[in-house]
Formats: sequence, C-alpha cells, structure tokens
Amino acid sequence: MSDPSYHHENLRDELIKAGLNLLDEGGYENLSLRGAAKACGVSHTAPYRHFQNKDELVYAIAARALQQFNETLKSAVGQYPNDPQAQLREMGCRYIQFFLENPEYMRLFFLNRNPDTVYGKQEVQERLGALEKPYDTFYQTIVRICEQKTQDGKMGERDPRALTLANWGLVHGIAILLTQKEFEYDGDVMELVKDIIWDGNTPNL
Amino acid sequence: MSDPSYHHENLRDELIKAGLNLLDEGGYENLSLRGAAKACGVSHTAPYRHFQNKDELVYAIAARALQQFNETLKSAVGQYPNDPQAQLREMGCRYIQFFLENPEYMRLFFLNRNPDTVYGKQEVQERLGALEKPYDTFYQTIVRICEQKTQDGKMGERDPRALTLANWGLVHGIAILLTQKEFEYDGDVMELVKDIIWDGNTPNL
DNA sequence: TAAGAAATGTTGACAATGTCAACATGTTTT
DNA sequence: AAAACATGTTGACATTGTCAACATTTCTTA
Repeated sequence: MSDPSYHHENLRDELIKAGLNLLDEGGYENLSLRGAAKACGVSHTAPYRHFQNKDELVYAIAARALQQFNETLKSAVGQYPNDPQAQLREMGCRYIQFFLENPEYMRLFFLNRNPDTVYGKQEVQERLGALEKPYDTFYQTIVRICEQKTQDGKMGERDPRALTLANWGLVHGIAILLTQKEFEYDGDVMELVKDIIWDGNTPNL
Repeated sequence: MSDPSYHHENLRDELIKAGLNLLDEGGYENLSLRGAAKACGVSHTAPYRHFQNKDELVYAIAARALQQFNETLKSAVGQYPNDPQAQLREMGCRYIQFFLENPEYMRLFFLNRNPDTVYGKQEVQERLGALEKPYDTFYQTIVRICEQKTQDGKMGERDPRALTLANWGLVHGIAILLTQKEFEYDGDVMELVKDIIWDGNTPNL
C-alpha cells in the first residue's frame, strides 16, 4: 500500500454505515448515493464499485438494519425459553418499540420501492443475500404455541400461517399507524399489545 | 377567450388526475411534477400556479384517492345499518381489498414522507384541507358496538380508542404485508379477516 | 520477479427532476 | 381603457443517479 486514502479497504461497509447515518439524520429522502460517498470522503461514483445502483445500496442498508431488528425479536424469544405465548407477547412489544425508536426504518424496510421492481429480483438476492424479514420468527413461535395446545389437547385446529399473518399484521399495523402519526394513542401501547395479541386460547386471533 | 390552449380553466384538476395516472402506471417513483405537467400538455412549471411544490401536488393527489377509499369504507357501514359488528367486518374486508386492488395507494396514503415534514404543517392543511383518513369511520363503528354491548349489559369496559387502534392496525398491517408481498397467503384472506376482527365479545381484540 | 489482469477510485459528462426568476398572455376589476 | 391579477412559458440552476473513460493499486501467473 502507498496511498492509504486511495483504497479504502472496506468502503462498502463504510457506505452502509454512512447511509444509515443519513437516514437517521434526515430521513429517507436524505439518503443518497452521493451523500453517502461524500460522507466517506470519496468521489461520487466510488459506490458503483460496490453496488450496481442506488437500490442495491439501500438494499444493503436495509439488510444491515434488519439484522439489528431481527436480533431484537429473537432475543425476545430467548427471554422466555419455554413459554411461546410469552415470547409472542414480548415480540409484539419489541416490534412496536423498535419502530417507535427508529421510525425511519419503517420506510426503509417495508416501503421503499415496489417490491417487484427491486427486492424481488433474484439477481439482487443472489448477489446480496435475501433480506431476513421477521416472518420466520413469528411463525416458529406460533407453531410452538399450537403444538403446545395440541399436546394439551386443548385445540389443534388453528392454521399457524393464518395466525402468523394475523399477529404479525397486528403489530405491524399498529407500529405503522403510530410511527406515521396516523394515530395518537395516549394509553400504554405495550399493555394494549400484550392484551390483544393471540394468547393461544381465544378463538379469534 | 382566444387561445383555449393557454388558460386551461381547471388545470389543477387535470394535474391531479394525471398524477394518479402516473402512479397507477409506473408506481410512486413515476409520479413527478414535470411528468404530470407533460401529461397535461403544459409547460413544466405550470403546476406552480396551482401548487406550491411537489409535496402539495402529492398531497392533493392523496386527498383525491382518499375520497374514493373513504367512500368505500363508508358504504360498508351503510350496508349493515343496524349491525355495527357486521359493519366492522365489512370495513376490514374492503380495507384490505382496496389496497390489493390499488397497491400503490399504500405508499401514497401512508408512507410518502415524514409526516412531520409535510402533512403536519398547518399551512398545507389550511390551504388544501386536512386529509380525511379512515380513523373516524373505524372509531364511530366501534363506539356503536360498545354502546350496544353496554346497553345489553354484556360489557362496558372496553376503551374504544384502544379497540380502534387494534382493529385498524390489524387490517392495515395485513394490507401492507400483502401488498408489499412480505407475506403470501394462500388461504382466503377475507374469511380470515372476518374471523379475527373484533366481534364485540371476546375479551381480546 | 516482471507483466498482465483485476479491483477500486477519480473526473467529467449527461439526463431527469424540483425549483426559481423573469417575462408573456389572458381575465377581471376599477 | 387602465391597472391589477391569474395563469402559462422560457430559461436557468442545483441535486441526483448513472455512465464512460481514465488512473492507481493490488493480485495472478507465467
């Protein structure tokens, strides 16, 4: 090596971090290729050596932030090793809490683009890896609840897929309404969530 | 009048319609000021005589589309005049159906911008009128369910605000997950919704 | 080890877009 | 009729994503 400012070694990583910063500071609209490059002290086209286009950078940024998000959810599972119902409750609370703390991530994760246009493209997924969305974590927990109920002979008819859509949708929708300020709730949201998320018993939800 | 192509008479309205077209054709990213102007056969700055900036145009477009959406919801109420529980069920179904049919409206309504930045500004609301979001329709129906239950002496403890957040969030979240293709549900979504939306009886939801 | 290939960065250009200022053309008011 | 106003147009500029051409550093390999 001679000029350490030339080859950055891991510019890719720095660009992702810089992008996250831009997002936190100025919202989704503030996230630009050139902005990330400038924040890394690098020319405006340098990112093209690491990402094919802006969408790929955003994708990578989302993947990075999703890691953190998924860890949060998974640690909710770990917190109650043998109580899947408590896991689900905790997941719901953390889900909403996470987005209340990081409101811009809502758009980053779920509404940046037409999903067919970008994230559906196999090539992107192959090159950058599939985004790990919270689906699995919800689904597995719900399956465990169902199994436990079946084992107890209490019920075994519920479709775990339907229950996943219902419960994921529930917390997701509440998170969106709150972060987008469509709804101002003056009560205790966490109590509400614990109250309405599927408790494994009620016929509905 | 002499040159009918000069003064458009209601360019404002045409711009809104053109914007809706751009949205339908090419998604949210395709919606541009200049694009709408061109579609109306007018110079690229003509929209500035009717909107202060792009955000205002988008706002007006959203308002237009929201009218249609709100009518859909309200007609669900009208369909079951004395059965608020059926109203709520029908609202939930139509809510999701609407976005499945118009997936781009999801971003138009709820995720175009940081709500503080644009839609929260009083001046915009004063000049263009507040966006009518589905909150009221949900809330009123739920209040009616609660009143009916109270009247029957069956229950009177539920907080209608909490129930509104829960049920609106539920259908909203499901609509988002489905339209954004986060979740592929092979079952009958409408049946699921009818099943899990608050039925006025269960302690949860 | 020297030469060629590959990776990574830079400069300069271009098109699309939002926005503004200055000007033009109609319409309305006085 | 003249002045005020509303509505459009032209031309400019900054920002941004993108591309082509070139430069520099590192890696391969003969």
